[in-house]
Amino acid sequence: MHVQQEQQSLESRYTPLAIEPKWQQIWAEQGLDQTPANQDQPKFYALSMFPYPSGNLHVGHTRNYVITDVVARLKRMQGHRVLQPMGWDAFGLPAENAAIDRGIHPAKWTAENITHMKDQLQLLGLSIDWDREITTCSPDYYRWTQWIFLEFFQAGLAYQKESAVNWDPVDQTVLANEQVDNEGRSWRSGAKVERKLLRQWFLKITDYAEQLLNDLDQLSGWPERVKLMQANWIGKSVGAYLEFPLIGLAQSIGVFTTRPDTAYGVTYLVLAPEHPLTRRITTPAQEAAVEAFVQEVTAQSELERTAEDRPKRGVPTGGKAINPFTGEAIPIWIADYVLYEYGTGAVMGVPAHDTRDFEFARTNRLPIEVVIVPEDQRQPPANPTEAYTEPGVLVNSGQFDQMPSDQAKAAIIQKAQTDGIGKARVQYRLRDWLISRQRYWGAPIPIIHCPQCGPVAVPAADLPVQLPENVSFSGRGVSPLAQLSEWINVPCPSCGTPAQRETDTMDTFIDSSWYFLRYADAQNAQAVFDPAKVNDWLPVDQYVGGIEHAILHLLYSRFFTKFLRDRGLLNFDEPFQRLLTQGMVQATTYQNPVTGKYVPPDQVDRGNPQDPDTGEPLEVLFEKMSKSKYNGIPPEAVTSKYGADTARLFTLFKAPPEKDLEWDAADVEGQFRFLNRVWRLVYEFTQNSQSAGGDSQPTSMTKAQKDLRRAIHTAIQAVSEDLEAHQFNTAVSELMKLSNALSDSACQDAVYLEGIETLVLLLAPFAPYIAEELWQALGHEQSVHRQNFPKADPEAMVLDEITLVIQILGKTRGTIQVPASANREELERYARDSELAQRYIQGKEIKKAIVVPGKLVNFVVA
RNA sequence: GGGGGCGUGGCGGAAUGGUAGACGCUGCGGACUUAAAAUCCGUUGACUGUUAAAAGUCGUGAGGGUUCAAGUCCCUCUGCCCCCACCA
Repeated sequence: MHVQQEQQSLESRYTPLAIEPKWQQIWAEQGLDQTPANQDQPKFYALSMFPYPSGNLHVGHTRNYVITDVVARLKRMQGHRVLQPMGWDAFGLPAENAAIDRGIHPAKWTAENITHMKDQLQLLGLSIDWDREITTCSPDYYRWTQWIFLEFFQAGLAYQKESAVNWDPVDQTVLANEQVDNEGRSWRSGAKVERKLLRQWFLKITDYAEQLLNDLDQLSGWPERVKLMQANWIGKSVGAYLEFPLIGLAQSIGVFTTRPDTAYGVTYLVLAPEHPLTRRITTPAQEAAVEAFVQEVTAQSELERTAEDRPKRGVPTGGKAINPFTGEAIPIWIADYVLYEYGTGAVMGVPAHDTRDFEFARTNRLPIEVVIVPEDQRQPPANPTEAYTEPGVLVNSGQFDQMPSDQAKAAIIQKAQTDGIGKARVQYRLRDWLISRQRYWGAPIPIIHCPQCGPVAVPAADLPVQLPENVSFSGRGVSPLAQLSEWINVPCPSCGTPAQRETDTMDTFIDSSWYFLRYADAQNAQAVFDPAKVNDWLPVDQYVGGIEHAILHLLYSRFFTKFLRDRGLLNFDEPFQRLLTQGMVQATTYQNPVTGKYVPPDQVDRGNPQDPDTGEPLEVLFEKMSKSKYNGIPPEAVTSKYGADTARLFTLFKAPPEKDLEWDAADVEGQFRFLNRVWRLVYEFTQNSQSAGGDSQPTSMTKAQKDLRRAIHTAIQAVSEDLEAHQFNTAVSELMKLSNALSDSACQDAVYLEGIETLVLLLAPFAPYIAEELWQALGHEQSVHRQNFPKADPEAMVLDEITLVIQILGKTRGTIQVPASANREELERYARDSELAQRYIQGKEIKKAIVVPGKLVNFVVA
């Protein structure tokens, strides 16, 4: 008895730094965060986008994990078996840069970062099942990344093609886009980056374009804007493929157009400089000019070529084609604005009806032929001053004259088909996914190139193709792997001839395109996963991550899921049921507006921010946390002073989850104060409760008791609804309201106890440590996190009286109290008879009374 | 150029077409204290008003509209933010 009392007694002061480590340990011992193995509860899979182990977590990262954890804890209390795993997206460029700059092996650098960041995560009270931790750079994981690649290869969806890379001519190395600055120079050598063609691996995501687009409709739990971004990225255009026969060659040039209705207005064709026909159609007179132009364009980096406001430049090839609709000969040009990768790499020029074509025709003195006029204007303008791009009626279009342009699209496609010169076609902006990286720190592509057999898959039994460890990182030359002849040279698995390994590694987006599947069966050493386990846990019920992954990561993951489903490994089409894209966390930065330099906050006098070097006044900004801006706030900055619960509440309360959040120390304190108030409520109650006795629910309640009970159950309802809608900020404010109602209440009875216990239970998903401590102090032995989340009792929320708003001509004039049971007529009578209404009506005639039951009465008076 | 979003007190932000500013922060006043911190109480959109109240007027970027009633719906404008971008 004595022992138990001691165990239960509560310190008078809230000491997070004492209670948090205690519960962390107890929970670990009890295995509270382990994923249940039972199948009798409904499953819930809560997932945060896994971090890149860059070295340090800041509160921008932890916001993500806290949101997921609140959802996971809530779902557990609501009777679900919950899977909440965590892992590391551990391949990638920064590790390799660290190796180049500091001589640390990427594996070591990454492992150290993971150790540190995992410690940081542990502080936050996240209910993560660490038994399922995965690390993408571990051979246990990338073995299966390679296995999945081979599935694509066997399905014919992984193929090789020549493609351009950023080439540093000084270091003789391939650069990632991030390693090329805005001026198109290499980050290390400063050399002007060139384009170079290499044979590289692609995944045929375009085969899934239509499905990836259509299935967006299934994703009712995704933000609209993410779905729109994906749809725009896939970029479906409906139009026609038309062929223009070449003069002097038994061949034609195919183009894609969304405007087949303008076919009679085609006065020239333009090819991309890389187009294979370019050199064949060029006439001797133009050869020199064309060659020079092709050289110039191909030497330019992607960045330069697509730079904004570039004039559209081109040269004539001298070659000519026939417009098969008009029968006229039209010139063929090449120009830098035509993209070889999109459509057919060739476009038809319709200057009269396309703004860009108009501009190009003007500059290059090409003919402009009007073939569409507005409906109310049947005469084509003699000298058009701009392109007419709207729908209209066809003119100068032979048999199609007078036809509305919308109708003409189909009619002209029909004619093209009949004449054998074209057909309807759907074109996507989405291109196949270039997955080759000429880097070390990634999963090696498991292919062996055999002079006899071509590219051959590494046999599954030989996986993983391990990364060799003894490698030098100079940042020069082709990839480190390509320099290791003993690693490269192997016999062909198929015929035994001497052959060579592929030296490219895979894009890290591949690693993250399937990690959410592996968590369902993370330890499996025999297979990529057990389909039964994956089909049980997946799809992810709630995915939480940054908006920056709205396109690529989410699209690739959807693609992998659909592909693996087609391979018979999965029985679902979409990996993520609900998606929450949380906003960034911003913190104060100090920037010198003259030099653009950022100054670390500890070198700045906040009252008078000046550059410590130059004395110039600094600009104070809120910006996304980043190393280069010195404004990253590590979670320890909060946890070491106020504890994890305060840190969690702050990030949840300060802003709605989708919005950016501004770091503010005063607001952090506000949350700490709130937790202190909750602590005191419970503490004082446990001190007084001996005298209050163990009354059960009184048979008849006083008004004060009824009011308190209503506040309790209203809070349950509001918190539940807000959590369901992911409005964590208002959910926390409801907790505060309940806490305020309890401290305002004079009761110290059974109703009050119900209120205190409800508050602690409602608080548990948000602030797990303090909730556990207080729950135990209230005399409970089982963890608060194993309790049922409270359910609102509708009876308790019934009001005897309601506040009725009185409006006169729509203007609120005040309120009156009326019985809640009053019907429409009674409400109107109460309102009309009220002193308040009489004062404003003053004998005027009531023309109309609008009664909104439970809310208001509005009198329209003359 | 295309697509999307947003504009509410000193600040972060609340408001199924129905009392705008919940909740919190800050500021101000007070209590407690020798004092401070912590804590507690009051107050904190602007204006008018009175000894004090009561009360009133205005107010959600600007202008118009729909409605008994608009922060919310519609139109025009304006400012800011994000994504994509020479996509034929």
